[in-house]
Amino acid sequence: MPAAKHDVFQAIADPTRREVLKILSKEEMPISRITSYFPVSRTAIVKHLQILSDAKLVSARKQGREKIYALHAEPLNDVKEWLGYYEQFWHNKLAILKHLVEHEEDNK
Amino acid sequence: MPAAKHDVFQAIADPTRREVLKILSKEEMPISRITSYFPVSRTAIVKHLQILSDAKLVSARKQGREKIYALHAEPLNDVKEWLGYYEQFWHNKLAILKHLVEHEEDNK
DNA sequence: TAAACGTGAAACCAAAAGGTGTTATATACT
DNA sequence: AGTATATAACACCTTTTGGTTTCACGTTTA
Repeated sequence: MPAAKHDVFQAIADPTRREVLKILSKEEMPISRITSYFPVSRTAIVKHLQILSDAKLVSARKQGREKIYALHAEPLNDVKEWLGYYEQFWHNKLAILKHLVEHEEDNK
Repeated sequence: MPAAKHDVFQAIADPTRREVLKILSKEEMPISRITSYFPVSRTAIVKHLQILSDAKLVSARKQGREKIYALHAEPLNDVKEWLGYYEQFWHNKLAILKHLVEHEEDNK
């Protein structure tokens, strides 16, 4: 898994990683505790955390022998901005639909 | 590539597919013309289109020997809703930062 | 009708993704 | 000191991803 190759879009593509983000949104916690929420091995979770870390969606600090991960949601703003451009398209569809409904009214 | 296995998060994870969406947002067009925008083969683009189609992000209609694809942006609303939950976190950070700045003022 | 065009479909391939288990190392506890 | 704990670092495996080439088939068009 090459470093610094994962952007935020790829990071959130995996359901397990989205679940990790959700869990970390409640409270920060060490790796072993994050792992306890999932049916997969700690090693697998560590890899997901590395990908999330590449995308800057989580940050880690070492406390004694534990490594505590926390949510870092800011990069999600990139996704929001990307979505912004497309909102016009589904909003327009709604507007067109509304117009059609109103047109139906006219035909009564 | 198994059908109906791709959700919208996975569909938008790939840069080429995001580019396809952008191109289709300008105008609908047949496969061969979409392909002309990319340095990869038509077959590769067809596969991307199938994934986008699985995620309901594009729709296709056949016109003569051409298959015309169009953007269908509505499913992106799922992503927007998912993001909604996380907005509070990066907004809170900004609020905290603002508070710190104001606290600095107090110490002058 | 024959040639050109646009697409569909299959077979194949290298690399990445997602997962496993084992071993090593640093920190904490008794 | 000795043991248990939390993580790190490997080596390895299977499936998916993103790409290719080749060939067949229906639709236009010269």
